[in-house]
Amino acid sequence: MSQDIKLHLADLLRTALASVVPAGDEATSLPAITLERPKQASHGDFACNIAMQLARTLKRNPRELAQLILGELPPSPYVASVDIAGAGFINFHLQPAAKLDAVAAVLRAGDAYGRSTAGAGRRVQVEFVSANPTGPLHVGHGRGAAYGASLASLLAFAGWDVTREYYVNDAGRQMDILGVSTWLRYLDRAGEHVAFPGNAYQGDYVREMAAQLHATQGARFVRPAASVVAGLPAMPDAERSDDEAKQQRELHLDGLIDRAKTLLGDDWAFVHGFALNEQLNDCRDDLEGFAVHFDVWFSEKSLFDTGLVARCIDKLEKAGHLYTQNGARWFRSTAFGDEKDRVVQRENGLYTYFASDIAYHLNKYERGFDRIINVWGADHHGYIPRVKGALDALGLDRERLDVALVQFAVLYRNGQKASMSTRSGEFVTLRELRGEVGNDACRFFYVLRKSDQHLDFDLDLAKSQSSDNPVYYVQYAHARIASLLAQSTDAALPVPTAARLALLSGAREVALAACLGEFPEVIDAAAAELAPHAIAFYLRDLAAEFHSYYNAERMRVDDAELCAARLTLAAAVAQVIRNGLGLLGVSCPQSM
RNA sequence: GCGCCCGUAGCUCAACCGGAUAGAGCACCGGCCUUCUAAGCCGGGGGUUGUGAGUUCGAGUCUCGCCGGGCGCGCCA
Repeated sequence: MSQDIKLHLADLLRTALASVVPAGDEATSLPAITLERPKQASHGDFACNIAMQLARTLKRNPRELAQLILGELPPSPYVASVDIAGAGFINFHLQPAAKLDAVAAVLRAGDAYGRSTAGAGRRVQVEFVSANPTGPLHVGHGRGAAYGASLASLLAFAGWDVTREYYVNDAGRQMDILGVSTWLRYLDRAGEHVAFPGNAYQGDYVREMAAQLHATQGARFVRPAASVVAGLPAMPDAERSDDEAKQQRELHLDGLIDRAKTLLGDDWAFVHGFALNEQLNDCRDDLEGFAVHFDVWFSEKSLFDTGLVARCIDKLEKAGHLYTQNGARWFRSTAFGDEKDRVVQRENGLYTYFASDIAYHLNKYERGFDRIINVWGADHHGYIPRVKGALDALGLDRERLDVALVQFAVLYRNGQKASMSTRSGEFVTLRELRGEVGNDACRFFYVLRKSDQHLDFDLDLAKSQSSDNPVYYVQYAHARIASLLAQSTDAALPVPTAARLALLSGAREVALAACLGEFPEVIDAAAAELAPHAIAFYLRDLAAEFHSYYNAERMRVDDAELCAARLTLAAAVAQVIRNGLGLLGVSCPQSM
């Protein structure tokens, strides 16, 4: 309804302008007519600044211009009054009935209320989380998960055909390190003690995988400890933190990986694959428990297996964007706006992560998405120019790719920062967080900030079951309404007849209805800006409007028709809360 | 050092791609439960939007300088 009203008002203004602005004069440079919701209620329901926009080109006083426009406005059954205010705003006050129509619209559309066709069925891929499967997800991944999932739902609701995708980094050194970490713990368990490197994965989950591997596979992968370390580059003393020591540690770890591959032969693939699958399954379970689902789990390794990486590099090669320096193959990304060129193939012949990522993006484009959204941690922002540069070099339209950066989330407990470092094993996992504060509070808190803002996640607040906690505030409104409706036996309750809606004459009732009418606009704006946080803010406002109304007026009054009217309004509020919280992956309890 | 992001109430954050008197929550103070859920409501104090200039009818929003913070600057992923 609100969208229709907006179009209606714009039509009125266009008609008026046709009389005010001489045809052919400045007609071609007419600014677009925009209608906004004024912050202040006294400024009406919609405001238009067209008179101020035109003032300059027409060289006329904006207020006089507004007066002229107002004089030419055709009458409308939806408009109660129009006035001029401030520097030249034209403010529209709607008839209460026009606002109350939203109640009927909500109940008519139900779960589909707010759904839009803005996306027009175009295909969009949202890739998010994509954490290395080398350990449990932590609270930082949680934010990407909550944001990405909410964004995907939002886009789908706004009419896009959405594919949710997780990019699995199952190729490369990090996975090898996980594999060798697991194997070393396994050997330890089997009585072959090899010093465990400090730069291998330390977490208990590695020991657990080792135990499981030992329990199910027995001594199959046991090799003498001496044969594992013989001839490897030495590990420097643990105390040393200089660059040379760091480098030696990496060399030692690489030596261990090579040794594992030679000693285990074909069995290496088993150990490696076992660790990968364990972590991936764990990750999937974790995310499912968080109401975060993926349509596609895309394997990085498959890019190599299908030869796409090689094909991609070849393509760049033929286009003349590569060159050799110091034995490595470089992509001339500076030609496309990057600050320095990037290696795609190392001196040792191995492709870099960047190479497979170019291939991954080529694959995304080849799958025919109209739009591609990468949800990345903000620490990857420096990576954007080289990826976009590679797209240019491949002749792909860089504008089809959006990168949504998600800043870090920092946990606070008792006012203290909780640290998180994957390697050290001292991190707070997403699973722990979910267990501690609950899925609903987690999901809501994560999207309660603009994604590109740092997030201070206050554990104590998220856990508190009080008014302090915004998620309960919204859910509570829903539960209250559910309770009201449950106590009502009148079968005709949710039917918003015109006669009933006319009974909703209180200022709060009209304001509440107007709020419901804004929901479709909120959806479209949030989708356009990739900003699901706008939904959370809207829901808080809606809940506040309802709580205020609930405290001021009794719903279940003796007058049956008035009672039915009020409960109809309440039912519409509950419906919109369900639609909104649903997009955020938050449940709507019937009672609290 | 260079690049990107960010500085808004004591704290955590909004502000509809330049609009009207910058808004919420928390915290603080004072009220409201013999009737529908008090996880709620009503009222109050609290601001030179980091800072200095510029652009124009109009700036938290755009441009530049400075101050302060985060991140990035691998033949890692």
